[in-house]
Amino acid sequence: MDTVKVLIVDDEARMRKLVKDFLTIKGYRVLEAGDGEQAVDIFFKEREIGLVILDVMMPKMDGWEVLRTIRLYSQVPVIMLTARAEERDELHGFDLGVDEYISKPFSPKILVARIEALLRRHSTKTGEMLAAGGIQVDKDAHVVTAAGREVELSNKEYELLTYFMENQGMALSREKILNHVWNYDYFGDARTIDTHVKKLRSKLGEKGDYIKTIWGMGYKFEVNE
Amino acid sequence: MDTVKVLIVDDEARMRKLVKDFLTIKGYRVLEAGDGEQAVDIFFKEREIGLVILDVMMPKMDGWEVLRTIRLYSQVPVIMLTARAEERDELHGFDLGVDEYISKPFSPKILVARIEALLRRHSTKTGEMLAAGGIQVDKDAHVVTAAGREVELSNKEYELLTYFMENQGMALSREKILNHVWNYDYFGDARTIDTHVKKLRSKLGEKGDYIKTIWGMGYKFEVNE
DNA sequence: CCACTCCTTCACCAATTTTTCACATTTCGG
DNA sequence: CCGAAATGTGAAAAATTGGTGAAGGAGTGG
Repeated sequence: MDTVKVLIVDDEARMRKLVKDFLTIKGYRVLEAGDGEQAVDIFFKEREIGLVILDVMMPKMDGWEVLRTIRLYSQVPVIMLTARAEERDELHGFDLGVDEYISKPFSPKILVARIEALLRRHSTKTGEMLAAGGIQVDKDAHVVTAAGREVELSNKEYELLTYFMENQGMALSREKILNHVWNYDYFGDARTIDTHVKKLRSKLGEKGDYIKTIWGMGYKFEVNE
Repeated sequence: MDTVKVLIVDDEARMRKLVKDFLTIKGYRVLEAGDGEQAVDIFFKEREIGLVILDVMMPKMDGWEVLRTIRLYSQVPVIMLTARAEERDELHGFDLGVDEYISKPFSPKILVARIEALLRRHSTKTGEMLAAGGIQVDKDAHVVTAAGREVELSNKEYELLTYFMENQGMALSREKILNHVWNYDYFGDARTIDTHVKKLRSKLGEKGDYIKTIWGMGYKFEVNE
């Protein structure tokens, strides 16, 4: 997370050097690629490239092609360099997830400013994640994944699962569960929990087995054993 | 949008009054803060502060601390007031994005001149651009484009969209949205958000689908899936 | 003062979730 | 192996929540 790796892709060596010099001063580690094929090659060989600057016009494989290839596997932030403002192929870029366009010629200062803004945006994700036994809970995105497949949960189910996963291996009485996942002043049937557990188990598929019943007591989330 | 809001932060009331009087004459709207905590408080409560004048030496929270906090969320231009030229902690300031230093004592005329120069510079700077899934937000021009077509948004709609796009993929509760897009002390119906979301979605056309509802929780801006 | 836009509130309806409930199934002590 | 107690389950009822159109009100500019 300290030094961000930036990949600059342009067929003009002069342009690459210009960008590289500026970014190096700013403390980035800069990698260069002279054409699209090389870019793709480097991108997947190197680990953890934090940002890609892509020229649109290049021999062999143009910027769009490179972007499309990268997007198959990565959501890395990408800045496209276009010859002119009018050349921005909006339709093209939109679907592919271009984060920024910069028109040539540009001042290096602007480039740096945009890069920093972009990286700031991309890194603000606090990344709170729960994970256990193939179940992932992305608390920021409010998304649950089980065995690599996204699971649609209602809010209560989501909160219940979160509570379970935050207390792995702990036996949780119905009363405790009610007090945490429901409001403290909730006064309803404790059997409601059972229904939610049922749904959770079924929605989680085989991973649902991790929610174990403790007879006469409550439930427990536990992986394995 | 014409009158720029300036926040002056200094523990000496005399100094604040001096600056305030001069800037008010010049047509700025001036807000005052007597210490760092108050400054941060005001900065995030008020909307669209155009420039901050920060004294370095203050009780509780010094100028650097305030600057660092503000920089977590904003690129607003900042002028630092230092007791002497030698005191300028350039390294400190460089990383944090100080735009100007002014040494005390200074003539109000100089201050005004620097402010105007700074605002001129900042307004011409090609600033931030948000883009995702075919929606572009030009924060400088205050212009939104969806699928290549310009979209006319009201101010609240614009701010809401900006907030969504700055937090792509993040589940945003209504409360969170209210606190960010509305003022912190806003106490109104949370359903107001729904109405704005409705309008946003309809104005964005097919791209409006990127604003997703998280049932029982809030909203999320997300491209794809 | 009027026309206009934007923000907010509200009421109604539809969609979705949460809860309840009756019945089936399982567990466990004896 | 039995029976009482506890849990699983499916479906229906009750409650929440969100979408939507309209209306009121504040603010703006002519």
